[in-house]
Amino acid sequence: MTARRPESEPCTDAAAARPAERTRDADRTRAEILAVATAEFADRGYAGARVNEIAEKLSTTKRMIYYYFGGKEQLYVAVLEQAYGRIRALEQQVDVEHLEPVAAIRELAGLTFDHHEAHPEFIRLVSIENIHRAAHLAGSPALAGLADPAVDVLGAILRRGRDDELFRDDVDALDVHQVISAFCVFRTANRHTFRAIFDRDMLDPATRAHQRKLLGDLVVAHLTAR
Amino acid sequence: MTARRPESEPCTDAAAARPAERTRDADRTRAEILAVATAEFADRGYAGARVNEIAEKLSTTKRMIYYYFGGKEQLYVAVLEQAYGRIRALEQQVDVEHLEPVAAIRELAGLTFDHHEAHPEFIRLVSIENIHRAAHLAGSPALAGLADPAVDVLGAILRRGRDDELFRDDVDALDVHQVISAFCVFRTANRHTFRAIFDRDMLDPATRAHQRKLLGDLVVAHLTAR
DNA sequence: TCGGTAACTCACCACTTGGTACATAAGAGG
DNA sequence: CCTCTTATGTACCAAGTGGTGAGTTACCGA
Repeated sequence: MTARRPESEPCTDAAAARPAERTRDADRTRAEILAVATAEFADRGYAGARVNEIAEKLSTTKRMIYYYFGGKEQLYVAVLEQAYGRIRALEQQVDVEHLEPVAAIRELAGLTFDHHEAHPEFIRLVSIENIHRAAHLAGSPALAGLADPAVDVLGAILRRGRDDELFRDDVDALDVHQVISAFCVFRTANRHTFRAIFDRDMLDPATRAHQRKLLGDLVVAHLTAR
Repeated sequence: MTARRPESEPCTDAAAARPAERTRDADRTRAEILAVATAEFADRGYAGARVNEIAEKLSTTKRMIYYYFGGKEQLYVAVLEQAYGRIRALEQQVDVEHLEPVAAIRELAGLTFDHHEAHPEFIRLVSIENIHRAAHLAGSPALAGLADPAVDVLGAILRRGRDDELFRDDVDALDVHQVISAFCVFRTANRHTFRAIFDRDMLDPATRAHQRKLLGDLVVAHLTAR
């Protein structure tokens, strides 16, 4: 909100703002609360996270959480909004227009794969939000209906693949996205129960390349079948 | 845990256990607590579920929860154990030996699909358990390492398919199981965020047949590729 | 019929929870 | 230099939290 970075005045305290000088800075305090809260909510879920614990891990006090966010629930929504915002920003950088359809699909699936693997705390927040039936997500005007840009990219690739008669012409882009998401999300979201039962760590670096290829093979096989 | 089903003695109370006669019955009380607790934990997560709430929805009192289970955490573990036990029992009834490989794979995938769709509260418990990094599952001797029988069935089908030169010979059974699970679990586990963002209800009955076929196509295409 | 024990009830508690009233200090601006 | 707003810290609370002490009743076996 209050966007004022300490870049305006190059006087002494502004430059010395990076060590442990306890100057007043609303943006820094807000950001710190969000960072700690994100870790805490992702780690323990909404109900499991404790405002007091978040406060203890802060260089400021609990009072500030209520000052800036109003309450536990609003803080959680702010965490969700920030997390989704960052992920969307990353996703919009995907560029596979220059590749031929099969390579483009493999690349898109691979990037999604990398992406999910690199942001486990985001996947956890999504799982947690699903436990709550997406009540907060649906209630946030900043988030509801904000479709993933990856689907548009996917649609364009499928069209090109169809035009080149490489892909089937009866495959829906959102279906393909669902398959890719399912595979990528599952690896992180169900990592622990899967390991406990099958003794396979789906995130083991040793099998990463294999899993990444598996996803590509799967999608390409489906698109090029028959 | 304590596996004592009322099958041992066919005396009066075992048969008369159905109306609202407030007789004393340890098994019935235990079962009721487990049923209510299952619903409550699946609905709100471990931390979000309240022992007091569970007690209020019981025809007995909170004290009985502690009498039979010892505490909230042990109750949760008992809920997990019962839920996994029931799912495993169902899965062991799968019989696709008589089908030819491609049909068998389609059938197995389809049954898994049906299965997950029919037990959303189980999927929720699994999600919740993953949030806790499967700490309870791993700590339960009754559950840890108790591999899904579906994987063995899958392995047998793959072997037959390879022998008939219908399937590729470099596909791992657990990989295929992972793909099937991912697809089926995702539909339920991420239903709400997916709907909020893409406006698609993955569990909409109108698209059920399409989704079921999609999974079969996907797996078969992968196994028969090239 | 008559214990003895398993099943059950009720009132209660120590502690944690999210949340807040109130005092205060740091700066920006005049 | 003063003042007024914004940011921050301290102390505290009422409602709920998981958990229990201690007594009471139903029922089975002898």
